[in-house]
Amino acid sequence: MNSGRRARDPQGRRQAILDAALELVIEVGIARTSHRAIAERAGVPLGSTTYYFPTLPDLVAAALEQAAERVRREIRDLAGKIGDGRDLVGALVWMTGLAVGDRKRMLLEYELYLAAVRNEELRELAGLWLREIRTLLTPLIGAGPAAAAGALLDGVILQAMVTGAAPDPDMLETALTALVGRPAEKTTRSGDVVTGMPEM
Amino acid sequence: MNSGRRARDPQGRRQAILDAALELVIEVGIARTSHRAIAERAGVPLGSTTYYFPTLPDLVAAALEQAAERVRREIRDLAGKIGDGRDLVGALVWMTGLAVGDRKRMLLEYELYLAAVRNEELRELAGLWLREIRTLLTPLIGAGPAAAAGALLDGVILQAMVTGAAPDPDMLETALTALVGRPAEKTTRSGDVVTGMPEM
DNA sequence: CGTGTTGCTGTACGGTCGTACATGTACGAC
DNA sequence: GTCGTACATGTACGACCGTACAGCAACACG
Repeated sequence: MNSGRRARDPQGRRQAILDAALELVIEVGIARTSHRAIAERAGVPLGSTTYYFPTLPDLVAAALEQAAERVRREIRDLAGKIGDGRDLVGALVWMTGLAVGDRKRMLLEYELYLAAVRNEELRELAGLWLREIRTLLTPLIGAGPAAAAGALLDGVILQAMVTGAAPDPDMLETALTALVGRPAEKTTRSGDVVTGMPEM
Repeated sequence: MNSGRRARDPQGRRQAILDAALELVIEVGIARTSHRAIAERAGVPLGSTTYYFPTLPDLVAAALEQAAERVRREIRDLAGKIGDGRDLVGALVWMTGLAVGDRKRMLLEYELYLAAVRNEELRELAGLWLREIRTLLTPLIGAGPAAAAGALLDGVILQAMVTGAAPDPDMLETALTALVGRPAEKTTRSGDVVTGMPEM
């Protein structure tokens, strides 16, 4: 008979703890994510959580970091869809639909944003996440329009999260067309609406 | 000699408690706002907080509600600045600068947004706040552009809050011009770029 | 077969929390 | 005056929290 003690599997347990922490952050928010809740969710004893992570903020930060890395890779993969530069607006509308549909991801994102305001360590992480789309768009349409389009999308997604209603795709398409459809007028050179993969 | 007991002033104490709660929500977030912290900040004994508000969420909600009402009135007052409809873009850029400068208000806003996601009661409140600008702009430029401009501004402000950097005013002006400077093309009738005060 | 190292776990400590409540005090009605 | 009611307050209870830590089990290595 198994004496109740699990087999050795440091990597697996560590990951189980991180997964449980991420789920809880999404479901109840960072504030209510406790050692005990994580341990129960992960199916490990309380002591395991403090064995693998020195402190609770460290644990949560590690979970957020891992999730952020995953999402950034996701976004970069999606970039393949808009790599040819044609129908950029359509691709962005489609991506926004995806983002709004993935409520978990949205919650995680804004949980991270708010935490970043008061946590020096998370600020850099949030900044990376925030700038991912802009970084992606800049080589395609120039810095100015990329910043504007990124801000618009963030705003649209924020509104969708709060109100629970999906954004109007026609409105979104019209707005994005207005933002990227013409060269920026003042601040940036951007004539080169090029094809090709975004760098990095 | 005063026996340590304060004079009777129900309205005053209630308001002091609400003010203290609001300050704490801004400074440390909803999650760390406790009865005891509020009482200390307001200069009242612990028991007073539960005397005036049945439960802590009720207390915080009341504070947020009051603040939201105040801010909405503020925004409506600012509307006087753009009432004539000329240089609408300039006025919006100016208002955004104000919003970004008022870090407390931004924090409060996003604290409310995130809480609204998990709190049915706050959702309506957050929706009102969120739609204030859109409601203001709709009679001036039509529903579609108003929604787009509102989303853009929310996104810009969100990014400013998270990164701590003010948005580029030139970028903002260019983007807003693109969004409001022409009639919407598909979804909305909006030819009437009229002058006049917004309704309500 | 020992034996040391690493993984693993249960329990305990000090602290903060929300809330209930008994007690006390001011003040208007009469 | 006295009396009822609304305001005011100090204290206590049970729950949950983060973290520390002593002890136990598995495995690598000799």
